[in-house]
Amino acid sequence: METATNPLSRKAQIDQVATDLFRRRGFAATSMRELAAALGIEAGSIYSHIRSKEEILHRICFGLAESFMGGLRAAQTELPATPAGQLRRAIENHVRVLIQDTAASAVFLHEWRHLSEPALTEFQHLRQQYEAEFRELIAQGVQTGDLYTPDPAFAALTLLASLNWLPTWYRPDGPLTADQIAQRLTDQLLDGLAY
Amino acid sequence: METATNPLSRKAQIDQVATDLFRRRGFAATSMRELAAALGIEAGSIYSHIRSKEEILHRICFGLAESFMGGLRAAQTELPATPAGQLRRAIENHVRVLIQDTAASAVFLHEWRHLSEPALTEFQHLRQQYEAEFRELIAQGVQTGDLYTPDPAFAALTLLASLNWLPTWYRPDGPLTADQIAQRLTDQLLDGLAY
DNA sequence: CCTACCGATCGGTAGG
DNA sequence: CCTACCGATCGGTAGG
Repeated sequence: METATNPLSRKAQIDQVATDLFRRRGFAATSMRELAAALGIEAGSIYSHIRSKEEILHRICFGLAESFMGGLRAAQTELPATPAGQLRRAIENHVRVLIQDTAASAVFLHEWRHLSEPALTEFQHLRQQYEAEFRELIAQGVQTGDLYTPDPAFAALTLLASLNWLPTWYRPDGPLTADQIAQRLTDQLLDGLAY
Repeated sequence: METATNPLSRKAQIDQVATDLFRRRGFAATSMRELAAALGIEAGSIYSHIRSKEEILHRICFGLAESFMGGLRAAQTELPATPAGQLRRAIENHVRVLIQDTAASAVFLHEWRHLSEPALTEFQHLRQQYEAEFRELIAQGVQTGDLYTPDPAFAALTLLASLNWLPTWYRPDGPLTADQIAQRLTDQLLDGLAY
């Protein structure tokens, strides 16, 4: 009998445990035998639920890519639509996705290179597209006079870099809520540190 | 006969080629046979110059740690010493180390977790110390009124995150010099994007 | 620096 | 989901 405390399918359970291992030890350094042990089963048994180790990585990476893209689209189609306002909302949504599952986010950010072709190229295109949209938001903000930067591409990279460090240090039991963190990051990035 | 175009010792050559492979494919996913092939020798031959795969990683990680620490010390002991000025100089030095060897920097930033104990703990302490000094510079700047942030620890993490993304996108043949990049990063982080 | 090799471990499969 | 196993590859060593 399934208990109410464990509503995950075995496949979803495998993904979740694997995500944690991939994050902590890296994809290449995580063996299917470790994964099996963490699940309390034998290595061979995993393969009745998944086809390969890379399939798990694929699901993690592309699942997150979809979440990030969804958040960005939502920000872009908002109505009180100054570019600066949309950028602020895009940052908030990005932070929200990161915080919702820091383990999956960390894998998304650092382990994607272990994908093999053609998934690897597809993934890289998705990321480039995402970055390009942030760049575009910033460039629009510069045009309307809401933002200032000599180099929107540079600004976009730096901005995303600051955000993407979050899975490294964020602890769910810390003092700040997701929205507070998003707020502070946005303030700091938009207003700077100088007085 | 050694030629003038190749002044590196074999050991240094191994480190350099390994750094590039570790950066591109990850430490765990790089085999000693790949490394040997890239060097044009057989796998067994590597071990007359080094003791283990991890020894290479150790040298890379702790070598960079020393460079970063050196740059920070230099910034801290500068004379026209407002905290904000020291911070600006610390950022410049950090960027300079990153740019001087982006491959080694990337390994330093992402592959250190494959170190085994006790090196792993030692390394983590060095990084925490480095971060703490940045935090302290920012906190001092807030006290003197040169800087503003509600949370110096938060600001320090964000700042270093922005800088540390650099090895991911920097290309030596790009249009910006190291000093220009340091300048822009500093300006953007201190002054923000908002107009 | 090479040849030849070690034991261990890898991702994955067959058959039940 | 387990047992038993496959071929391949791993980091590293001995002896020259």
